[in-house]
Amino acid sequence: MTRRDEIIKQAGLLFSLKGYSAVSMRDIAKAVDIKAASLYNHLPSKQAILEAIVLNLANTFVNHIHDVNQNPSFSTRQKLSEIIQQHIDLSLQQPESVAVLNTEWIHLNGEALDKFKAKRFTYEQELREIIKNGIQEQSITKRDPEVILFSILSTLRTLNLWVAKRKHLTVEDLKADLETILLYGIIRQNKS
Amino acid sequence: MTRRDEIIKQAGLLFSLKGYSAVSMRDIAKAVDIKAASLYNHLPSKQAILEAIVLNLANTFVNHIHDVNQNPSFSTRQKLSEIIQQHIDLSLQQPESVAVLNTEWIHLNGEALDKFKAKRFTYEQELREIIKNGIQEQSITKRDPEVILFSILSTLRTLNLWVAKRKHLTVEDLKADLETILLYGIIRQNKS
DNA sequence: GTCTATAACCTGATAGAC
DNA sequence: GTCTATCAGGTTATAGAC
Repeated sequence: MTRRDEIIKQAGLLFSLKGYSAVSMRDIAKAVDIKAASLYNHLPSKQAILEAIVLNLANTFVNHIHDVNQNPSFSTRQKLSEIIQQHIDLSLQQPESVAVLNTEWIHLNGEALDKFKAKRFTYEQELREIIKNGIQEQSITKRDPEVILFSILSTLRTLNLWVAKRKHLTVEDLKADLETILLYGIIRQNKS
Repeated sequence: MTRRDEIIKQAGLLFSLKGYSAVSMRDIAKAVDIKAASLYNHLPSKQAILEAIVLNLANTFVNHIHDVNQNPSFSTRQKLSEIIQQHIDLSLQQPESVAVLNTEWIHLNGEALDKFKAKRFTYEQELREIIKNGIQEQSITKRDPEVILFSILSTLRTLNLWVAKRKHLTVEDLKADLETILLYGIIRQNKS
């Protein structure tokens, strides 16, 4: 890991704990045990650190859902399963980056903000397409696609806030339960 | 509306847009058209404004779920319905306060932070109880109660981010769709 | 209740020595 | 690549006039 990567990693942790604006370059410098001025030898600005974290992870998400959606061997059900898995994995592996992506992107400016918004829109479009296809082929219930989209996305996007605490479940059990809950609901149907 | 209320309202709007740390007392003062120093005639500190917003709304949520949970005439299904309705209503009526409650509480300190955390825990406990009762009486599927709890809560807590945009649906239709999706899932069952 | 002035400190970023 | 020193400006909050 280069020095630059280490700075970005520590900054991400601090941003996720206190928020971008509440973290100073001196705070970040202290976390990597150098002086604030030395940070500028590796990165041009505080903004650049935020951009690296947010755009990097946004790309990971977009690339993944694009690959899934493009794969002709996946059913609607399987596509949703892959997407849920990806969110669980990244929320467990990089909870700080997911937190920053979710809540600190507002502090991006100019071109980087535009890029982020475009990525987010693309991601939502891919998922929207999967849902609309599912409704058309009658594998998904005929409810408002936007409500389905944001209902599922809300849960997936905020997994980072609680998955780490669920240590009584294996990742496989967590995935199985979450998938059942999101796809089949929680109400037990009468079998009569 | 008193001057104090007006300050809190404008501050809440700014906090929800830019985050607590990125909003200065001068920004808040400008929004109510006075000088920053004059704010201190109505409120002791910037912290006090955040406390008022967060704790006030947290109380509203906790009081409501407590009343619902205590009502012996409600079934599990009806209790969940009432809770969903409350989240939709508050997310539409006070989207800024909901946003501040969701994301800016980290900037609370000392006693106020403890109070918030206690309220949040109480809220989750009430919902956890409803879910566990539902599982016991077999009206809710036998899945991990924590996954059910946070899956539903994630969607309800972030309604403020998208409900306002869903103008093609009436509030009643939105509620009906969200309820179906959260409680019965999205996969269309084979009726064969 | 609102103002001006100011205290005491923190902010991102740069210049230039080593 | 890291340091010290520093710039120019922003931060919350207070004192005291009106």
